[in-house]
Amino acid sequence: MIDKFSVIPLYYQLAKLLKNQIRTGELKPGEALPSETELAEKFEISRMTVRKAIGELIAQGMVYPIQGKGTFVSKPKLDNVVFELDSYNWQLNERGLDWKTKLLDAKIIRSNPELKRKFDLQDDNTPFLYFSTVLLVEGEPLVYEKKYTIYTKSSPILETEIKDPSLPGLVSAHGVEPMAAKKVIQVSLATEAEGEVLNIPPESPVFLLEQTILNAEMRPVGWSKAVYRGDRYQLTAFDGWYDENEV
Amino acid sequence: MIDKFSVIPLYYQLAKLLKNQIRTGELKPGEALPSETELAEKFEISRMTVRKAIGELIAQGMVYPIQGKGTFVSKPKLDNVVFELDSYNWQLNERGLDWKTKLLDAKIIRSNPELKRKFDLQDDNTPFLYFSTVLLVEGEPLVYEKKYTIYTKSSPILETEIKDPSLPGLVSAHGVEPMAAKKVIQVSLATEAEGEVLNIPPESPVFLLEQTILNAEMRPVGWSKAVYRGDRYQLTAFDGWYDENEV
DNA sequence: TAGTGGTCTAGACCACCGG
DNA sequence: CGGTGGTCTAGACCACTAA
Repeated sequence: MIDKFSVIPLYYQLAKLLKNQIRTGELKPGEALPSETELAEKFEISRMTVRKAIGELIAQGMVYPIQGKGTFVSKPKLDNVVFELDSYNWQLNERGLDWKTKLLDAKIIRSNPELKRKFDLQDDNTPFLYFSTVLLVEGEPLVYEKKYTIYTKSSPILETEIKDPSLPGLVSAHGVEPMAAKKVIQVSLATEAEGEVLNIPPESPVFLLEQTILNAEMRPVGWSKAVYRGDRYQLTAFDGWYDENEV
Repeated sequence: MIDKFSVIPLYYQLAKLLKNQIRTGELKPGEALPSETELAEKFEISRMTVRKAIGELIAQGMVYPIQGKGTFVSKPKLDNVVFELDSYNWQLNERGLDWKTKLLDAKIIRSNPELKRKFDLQDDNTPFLYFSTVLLVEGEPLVYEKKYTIYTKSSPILETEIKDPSLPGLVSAHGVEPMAAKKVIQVSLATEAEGEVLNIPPESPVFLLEQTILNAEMRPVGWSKAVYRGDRYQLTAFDGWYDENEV
C-alpha cells in the first residue's frame, strides 16, 4: 500500500491513503482511525511520520484527535459559510481581459461626523485623502468605490498613489503599513448617482462592500465603501471532502 | 526568551515569539527568518521542534519556505476575499435567542426543467421531495427557503426530516451521505410572495443563496434557494496578522 | 562546496482516558 | 493500569540554492 522507495514522501502517501478510506466510506464519520502506533507498525514507518500524515488530515478538518482516546473521523460540515467574491477581479489578469481603474476624483477633505466615527477619532481637523474610482472591464463600469485615508504627509498627491488604487495600496503609499482588514458586505439599492456611474437603473440591487484597513496597533487608517453591480458579481463557496488533486 | 521548564510547549513559545517579531516589524516582509539550525542552537532546542514552530507560521500564511534558500516573511495579503455569513444563525444557540423553523409546505413533486438542469438529470419522472420553510427569530421572519431533494425512498415524509430542516440534514435523512456543498450568493429584489413571507415590502434588496449538495460521486443530490432579508444579514471578513489570543 | 529546508528514524517522557 | 495522542530529542540523508 505504501512504497518506501518512491520519490513521493511517505507521510504524503499515508495521508492520501487515509483520505481515500474516509472518502470511500471505509472509515465512517465517528469511527476511530487506527492508533498512531498501529499505523507505524503496519506500514513499518516511524510514528513521527504517521503523525505528520495525520496532521494533514487534521488541518483539513477530516479528522480530530482526542488525547487519551484516539483520532476520529469528522462529519463533513457543509454548513460552513466561507465565501469568495467571485468577480472578474481575480481573473482579470489571468483571463487577459481589458480592464482599468478610472479615477473620478481625488482631493483632500476635512473630517466629517461619519469619517470621525469610522476612524475612531477625537479631533475634528484631521485631513483625509479622498479618492473615488470606477473599475471598467471591457469598457463596462462594474465597481464604484470611494476611499478615504488619513492624510499624514503634507506632500502633494503622487502618481504612485493613483497607480495602485486598492485601498491597502493607498494606505501603504502613505507610509503606513496595513496589517489587517475588515470587510462587510451588505445588499442595497443603487442611488441615482451610483446608477449613473455604473450605468444601471437607480434602485437596482447591488453589493455594498465596506472596508476598513487597520495598522499594527489595530487602529483604522483607511476606509472605503464600494458599490458592486449586482448583475455582474456573486459570491461562491465550495465545502467538503474532496481530493484537491482530482478536482 | 524561552522557558524550557514551562508547561507551555516549546514550539508554541517559539511560534509566538516569532509571530511577535513579525507583527512588531522586527522581522519585515521579504526578510528571512534565522535558519532552522540557528534557531535550534540559539534556543537550545532540537531542529524538529523549531520546524514545528515554523510550521505554525506557514499554516497561518505569515511566512513561506523556499528550499535551499530560507524561510521568508510574507506581506499581509489583505485582498483576501473570504467572507462569513454573519447572521443570527450562528449565534442563535449561543445567544439563547428564541428561534424556530416554520414549515410552510412539504410535498412530493415531479421533475421540471429547472430541477432537471440543477440535478443534471436525463429522465423526466424523477420524484422530488419539496420543502419550504421560514426561519423565525424572536417571531420575526428572516429567511425563506425552498429545498429540493431526490426522493428515493417510497416511505412517507418522516418527522425526523422536519426536525433537521437544513439541506444537508434533509439529504442525509434520505440515506444519502452529503460530501460536498456548493453555494452561490447573489443580490436580488424580493418578489411579492417573498416579501409577504418575510414581512418586507416587495422590491426590497435581499441576499439570494443557492445551494447544491453533492454526494461522494460529486453528483447533485440536493438543491435549495434561500432568500435572506437584506436588512438583517451581512457578510463579514477579517484578514491580517493578529494574535488570536489578543483579539 | 556550504548552507538551506524536506524527510525520516528510534527512541523518550508526558497528560489524558478508560476499565 | 495499559493505550492513546502530545511533545521533544539527536541524530541522519536528501534536494535544492548560491557562491
